[in-house]
Amino acid sequence: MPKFERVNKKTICEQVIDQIKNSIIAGELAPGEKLPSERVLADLFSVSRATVREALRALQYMGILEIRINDGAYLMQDINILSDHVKTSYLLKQFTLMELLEARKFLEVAIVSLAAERASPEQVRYLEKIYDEEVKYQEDRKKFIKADTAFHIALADACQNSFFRKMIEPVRELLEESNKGQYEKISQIEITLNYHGRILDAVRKGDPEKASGIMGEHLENIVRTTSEVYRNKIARES
Amino acid sequence: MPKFERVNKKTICEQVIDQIKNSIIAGELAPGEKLPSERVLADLFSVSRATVREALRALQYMGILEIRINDGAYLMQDINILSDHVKTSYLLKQFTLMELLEARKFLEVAIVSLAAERASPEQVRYLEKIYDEEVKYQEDRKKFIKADTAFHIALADACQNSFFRKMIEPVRELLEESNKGQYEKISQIEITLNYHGRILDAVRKGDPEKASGIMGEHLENIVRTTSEVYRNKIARES
DNA sequence: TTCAGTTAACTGGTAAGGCCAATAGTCCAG
DNA sequence: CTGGACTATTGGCCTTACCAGTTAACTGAA
Repeated sequence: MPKFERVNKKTICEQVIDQIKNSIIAGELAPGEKLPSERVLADLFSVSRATVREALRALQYMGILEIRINDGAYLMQDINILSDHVKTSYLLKQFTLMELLEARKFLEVAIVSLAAERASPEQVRYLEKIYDEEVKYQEDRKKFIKADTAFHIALADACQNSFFRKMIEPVRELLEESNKGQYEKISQIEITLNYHGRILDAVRKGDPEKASGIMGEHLENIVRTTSEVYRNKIARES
Repeated sequence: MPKFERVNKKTICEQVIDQIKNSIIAGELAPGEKLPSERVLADLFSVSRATVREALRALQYMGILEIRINDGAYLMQDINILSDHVKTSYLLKQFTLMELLEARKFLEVAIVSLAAERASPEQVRYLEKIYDEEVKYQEDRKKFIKADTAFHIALADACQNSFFRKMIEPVRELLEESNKGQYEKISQIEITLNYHGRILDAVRKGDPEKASGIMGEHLENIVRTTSEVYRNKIARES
């Protein structure tokens, strides 16, 4: 009995997608580079323009290409497939806000632990700079929130793990609204400031246990206040 | 100076995508349900079939629809956008295997901690069942690996956080190959078995600290052996 | 009646051609 | 230097058409 294989039923469009994707993986296409026009690509692949369009659209929706009207298709500078799709996933109710909040807690704890181990002197300095901004803007709610976000992102950069770095981004963005809510009480700014100061200190000293411990408290505090705000909102609306 | 806004330049295709997506979010489309044919949809939206096709393809590549040739488009039963795109992200070298391995460690530690807090009696029983299988198959490398995977997945189910549940899946799959490698030494099976037994015990007792502590060790051990195997492989190849 | 065989009416996949609107570049008149 | 006219080129969209499978209804023979 000869060994037969399942017939390859890949559509032409899929083959085009694969070819483009592979050339990206192989590094033949530089980030930000412009691809040939649809008509030219159709010629190159010897397929119809509609097929090329489908392939390009697919790559666009995967977050790999950026298609500009009346211009052309460009390879994304900073490919971040994850971000968009985490958000879509949330929209489709694949998980709840509370689950996300919980996930954020664990992610940030992991991140700060790694950051304390590995942050370069330069990254520590950057963290200090942002912390100073937070102190400076503690009276300005809007600017403070911005610096708050920057602090957490800087930590994610300092942890030197791209996976975490890319995961935390959409999580934070989805939680942005509820995150703003916690600063309705101005006293929360002071509390956050205190936590950040201690976290920065632990990172500076390269103490992962301490850093993650404080971050755990910090996030626990956020979870608490956020769910309080949330409950009040519900109460007001009903 | 009146406040002007950027002109809304949404393409027709995007509008179609949004409409379909919204009807999914609104629950008007049940999972597994079949959508009307491309030609009918084109009529409903009053656009050309090509446009509908683009929209459907986009949704397909987002992992929301499944398009079957000569049949139709179906809403995915189990929408798992994340899984595929984490893998694509890895293919595009957005992060390395070592970073992934590290991420897995933290994710699993978080998962087991939550699982210890919340696992239902039924879920504990299921974990016990799988553990028994692991014991039974400790001589059969292939079957043991299968049970090993099942054990970790069961933990992810027991943690009752959909976000973690969906995140860990692609991470595990990407690490599958390197994961198999660690069992080249048969002694590793015994070590794993020991860890799993203790983890199961901690989960049963509802002790998150203990559970996550042991899981941390377990994963630390995996990281060590995996990188050993990896180094040996490199050495052999060169 | 039963069932194999044929046919017709679908489906999605692909091609080819065309038109439109927006853009970038060029060149010229003011 | 500015603004307008012109042109080439782009992606967005539409239409028509055909192909290759699938399915279900139909048909005719046993």
